[in-house]
Amino acid sequence: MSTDIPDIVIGRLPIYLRALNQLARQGQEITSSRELGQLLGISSAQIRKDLSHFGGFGKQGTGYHVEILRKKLEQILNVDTEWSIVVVGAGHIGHALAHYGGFVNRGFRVVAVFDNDLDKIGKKIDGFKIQPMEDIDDFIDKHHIKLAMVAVPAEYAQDVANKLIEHGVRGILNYAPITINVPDGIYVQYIDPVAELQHMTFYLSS
Amino acid sequence: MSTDIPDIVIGRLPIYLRALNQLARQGQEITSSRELGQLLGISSAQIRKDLSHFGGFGKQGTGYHVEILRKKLEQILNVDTEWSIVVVGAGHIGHALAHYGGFVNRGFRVVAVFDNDLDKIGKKIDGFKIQPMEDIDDFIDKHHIKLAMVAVPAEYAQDVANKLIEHGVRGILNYAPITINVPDGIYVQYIDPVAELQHMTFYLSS
DNA sequence: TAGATTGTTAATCGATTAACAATC
DNA sequence: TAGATTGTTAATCGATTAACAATC
Repeated sequence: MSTDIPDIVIGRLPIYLRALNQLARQGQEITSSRELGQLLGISSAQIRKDLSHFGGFGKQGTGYHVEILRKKLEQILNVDTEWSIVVVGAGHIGHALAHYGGFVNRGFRVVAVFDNDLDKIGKKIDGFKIQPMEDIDDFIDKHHIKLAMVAVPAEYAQDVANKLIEHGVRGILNYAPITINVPDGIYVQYIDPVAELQHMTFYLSS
Repeated sequence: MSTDIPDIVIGRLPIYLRALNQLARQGQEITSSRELGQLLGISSAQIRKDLSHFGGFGKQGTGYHVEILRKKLEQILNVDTEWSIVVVGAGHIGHALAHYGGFVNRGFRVVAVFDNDLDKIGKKIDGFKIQPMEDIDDFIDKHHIKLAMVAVPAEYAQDVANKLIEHGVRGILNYAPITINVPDGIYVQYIDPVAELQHMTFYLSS
């Protein structure tokens, strides 16, 4: 299934979905591109343009039905079913990911945690028994895992990624502060709080 | 100090700095826009163009001296000195942030952790005693804190942000999966692993 | 010198915005 | 109907890339 929709548009869809979830939680049934835009600090024109890549989900004069648009975005982003994710690295970040309540109802579920530290293996995190790295290949194969979150020291991140990809993982959320190289067709996103902070401190004269 | 440098350029500087730190750690003394580009999956022209906004840091025919460019980027991003940060929310994410080793030598230091849960207040995280939320105003005032990481439930994030800003915080790294609204001159960045995962699942047919 | 790479200009490419006809 | 808001087109704006003179 090919796409000529700009990646920058795709990157905004989860933000729209997040806002719609919020409105739904508050019981709001109808919204508009203007309201969403104000909520998110984005122009209404951009929101309409972005959505128009996928069809017309609104009604002239009225706006968007929150629940309909929400469901539609979930389908577009392939999160109308739940993806199983493995966590690699059982340090503090790995622990936080294993416990994170924010995956529920947003399309993801952590199904296993791996580490190579003998002191950690076998211990439990929130119901998961930490498994040894040597078992990860079989696990990924057996459960057809496509997504992983990597929270290992920077020097191991590339090796871990290689191994994951070799066994069929297609998307990696990388918490190690290092850029990893992957073949075409494999997707990587980065979580680097320091990079985000540095982005802000540029604007702050110290 | 005003700027007409595009924000998208500023956002890439921390990535360049991260790559340079990596090269420095490996003992490499010289690099080039071509090498950095390959490392990061960015065109060499873009790297040269981005850097040229701030001056000429390279030598024709040779490239860039890693350590010089590294220092220069640290200055540009205002991380040649260390910023004190407070963590709000002592859940699993707050714990991970308090323990995170990745701040060292990258311009930041966690100096305090706050929570409003009576069961948590007074307990220790990695040497920090968790402090009650009611003390955060005085703390920020007294220590001139400019940066905060917010890891509280979504429904409290806006209120927490308001309070922080009122007391002089200028930059917020928000871990709550919700967009918060702030006045001009206040900077917010988001860490939302689910949004990043959803960005990737768009490209993965399930 | 010959080879390599920068910094910069101009050209291209792509994204955002403005505006409005369509229509609920 | 009158008012409001979508979806879309065209115009504007901005970012990326290509190319090359300068020069180490």
